Amino acid sequence: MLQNTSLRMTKQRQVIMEELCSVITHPTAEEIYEMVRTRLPNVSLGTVYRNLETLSEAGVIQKLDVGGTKKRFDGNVTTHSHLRCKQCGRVDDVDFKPGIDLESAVKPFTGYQIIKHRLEFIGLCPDCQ
Amino acid sequence: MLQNTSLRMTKQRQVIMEELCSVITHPTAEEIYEMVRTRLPNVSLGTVYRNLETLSEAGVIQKLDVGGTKKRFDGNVTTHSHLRCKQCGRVDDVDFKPGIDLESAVKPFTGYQIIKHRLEFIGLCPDCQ
DNA sequence: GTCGTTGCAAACGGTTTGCACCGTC
DNA sequence: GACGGTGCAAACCGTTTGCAACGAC
Repeated sequence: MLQNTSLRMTKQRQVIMEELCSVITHPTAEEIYEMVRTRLPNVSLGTVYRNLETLSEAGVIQKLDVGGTKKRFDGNVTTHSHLRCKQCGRVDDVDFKPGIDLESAVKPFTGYQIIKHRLEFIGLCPDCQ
Repeated sequence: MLQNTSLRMTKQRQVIMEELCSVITHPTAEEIYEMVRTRLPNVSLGTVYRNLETLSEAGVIQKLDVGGTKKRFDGNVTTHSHLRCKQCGRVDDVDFKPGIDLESAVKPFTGYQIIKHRLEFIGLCPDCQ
């Protein structure tokens, strides 16, 4: 997985990837740290942050940058929309594609060179309703 | 504008609103602070933050919560999409409506009660290309 | 053996908050 | 004159970074 990079496969890095890919939620760095700590009690938060950054640069995971103060991470690297709960902050995937290609559609309206888009729905999750 | 609330119209609050509504950009709190400071040199950053929070709760302005580390604010309270430059962080409005009602379209795919959505295009602005 | 990675702790940057005074209503 | 708002500074919280030791290749 990291063969073509200069990245080394350390125990910490492996566990971080395994834990992130084992959930369908979109954990924050702190949550990933807690998950990893159950298997590697001495891991440091700095290491988790460094690896999440490195792995997302390598394209192995995705840094979400959805709304809210904390960054969230996703083992699923395909582009997809998200649902964010206004109340509890939970973020879910939504298996929904708008019928149109938004990026092509917006092009005529802007001088920007479009790289990607983010579509996020804000609301109340089933638990918070 | 604030008649129906318990909010008082102080000099600081008025200048913050005026400055924010005088630009079409989406300034950060710090940028608004600089703008206000040209007219009220002794204003404090805390006051700017407190007012931006208060005014957005009152629905007079909009807290954008787009990607990136800093919050941005908008005197335009209508829902509209944004363009964000990956390079310099600049945020522009885009006068574009997808042909469909995204919020209605996504409903069947989720148990969430949808309140609003955010559509953001990330790319390179004309200056950074 | 090299050099990328780690744990630790301190620093950072944006934002929030406690306090005593101030000024709008 | 009551009470919401202000300026100031310290605290806060998520994240980043410098450093010396460690360990994958």
